Amino acid sequence: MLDINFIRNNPDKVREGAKKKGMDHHIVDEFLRFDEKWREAVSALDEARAKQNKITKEIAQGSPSTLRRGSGQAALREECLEEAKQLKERVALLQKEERELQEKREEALLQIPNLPFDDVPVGRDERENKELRVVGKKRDFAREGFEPKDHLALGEGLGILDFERGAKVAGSGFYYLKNEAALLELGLVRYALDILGKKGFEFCFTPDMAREKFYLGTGYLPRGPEAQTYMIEGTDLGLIATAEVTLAGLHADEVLGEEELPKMYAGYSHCFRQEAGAYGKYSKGLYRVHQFTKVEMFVYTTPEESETTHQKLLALEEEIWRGLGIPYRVLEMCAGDLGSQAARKYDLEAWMPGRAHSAGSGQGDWGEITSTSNTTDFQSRRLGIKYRRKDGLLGFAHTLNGTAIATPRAIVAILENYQKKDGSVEIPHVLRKYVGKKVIRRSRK
RNA sequence: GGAGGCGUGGCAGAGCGGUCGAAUGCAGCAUCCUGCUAAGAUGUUGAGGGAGCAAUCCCUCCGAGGGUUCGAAUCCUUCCGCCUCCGCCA
Repeated sequence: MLDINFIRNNPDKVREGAKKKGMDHHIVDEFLRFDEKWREAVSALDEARAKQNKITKEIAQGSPSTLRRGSGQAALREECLEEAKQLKERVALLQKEERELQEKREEALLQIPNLPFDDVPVGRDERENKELRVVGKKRDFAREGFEPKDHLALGEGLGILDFERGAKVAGSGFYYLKNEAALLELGLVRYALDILGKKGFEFCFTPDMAREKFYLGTGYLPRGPEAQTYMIEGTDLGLIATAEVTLAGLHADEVLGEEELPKMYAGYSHCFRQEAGAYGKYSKGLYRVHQFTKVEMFVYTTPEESETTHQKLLALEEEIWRGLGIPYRVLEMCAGDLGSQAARKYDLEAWMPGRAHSAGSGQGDWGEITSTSNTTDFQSRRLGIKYRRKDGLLGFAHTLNGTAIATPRAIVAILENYQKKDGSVEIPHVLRKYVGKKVIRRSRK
């Protein structure tokens, strides 16, 4: 959520920001309208309450000043009580009005997105994202004399992925990781954690569920037609779609000291996504699943540091993928593809030789593997994440998130990029010590 | 899951239904004292919102919501969390 005073003082900037993100900018005016009405209601309510407090005090002290003349003390007291009762009703009425307006104002406020930074590329959707660089070299399978397989064929051939039985037991979109695939998953996690540990991140296994208010605070809508989240019936708990929710919630309603910032967490969790409506050959196999493991980076820092921190998170994601030896490209999201929380966002896409090309013809395509966002104070305002500045004042911390490793897509990229003509798969050097072998071959059984 | 207890300011910890935004201690800040540091003296310090050019004034907040009352940190109730005991389990 944005700073209310900022919206009041800069409605044009807010409208423009929402427009850049391709969102309806009329909500800004709607907010301002309710805000105005709400303020009037608050004034009226405060006035009534002030009167109520005054008369209440007089009753307590037994010296009513509002009714000096007249009959005896007992009668005066009676009159005061009568007036107090009337005020009580009036306050209740005004309070109801105030609450209704407050609610509408809040509702509008929550729909206003975070503003993109000025230098974020303009654009409507993912087609206008800006490619910053391509790192690594794609393998030339034609020269090697064979057609690359996709990870499904490879994984099932090697007996390390089982989607059929995953579907039997839990439904389509679930899977079993077996043998080397299981070791790859664990190895990838350790690999990422080992890198992050050297950079001062604290490791954190988070809950895989969170209360609804933390989804809302982080900027996700857990219910409704477009919701990604699985909610637990009869509770306000949901399975998290990313540890961003639990890591942002970690310091909700807390005051951090400036000297303890930046606070950097490497959070391990399972992620659960409904992925409703996402089917087809572009999302088959491990690419789009209902449950997966992810190590998420999450940083609390100061407004002064957030942009340089964001660059560091991006650099870390690149370090992890460069180490895996897989070609990737770096994209900066255009304003229209930022989502409501981010002021800036970068994605890494890995080359996946077995992936059906989205343009139709040809083999291989880029597939999203990481995403890092600077959400500035958008989340911390809603979640109450403050920090005590060196000058003694309170400020809202900035929060940033980024994917360290999302294991299934990493496994997709590894299988497809490291495959050999005979269907075996080499294991990237950096992972060998975790997996305990150099090559995955079909077992003889 | 059953029984009981608790939830107050950055922390610790008082608080008869009205004079409580809240004693006290610690921490913080300012000044003084001291050759420096430590110790000490005095003062000061919660958050949010509204009105006003401003000085300032007003309102709300004692885990969250609801209720009783002219008036609730204090009484009732629901929820959340923590602690103790029992049960159940990995």
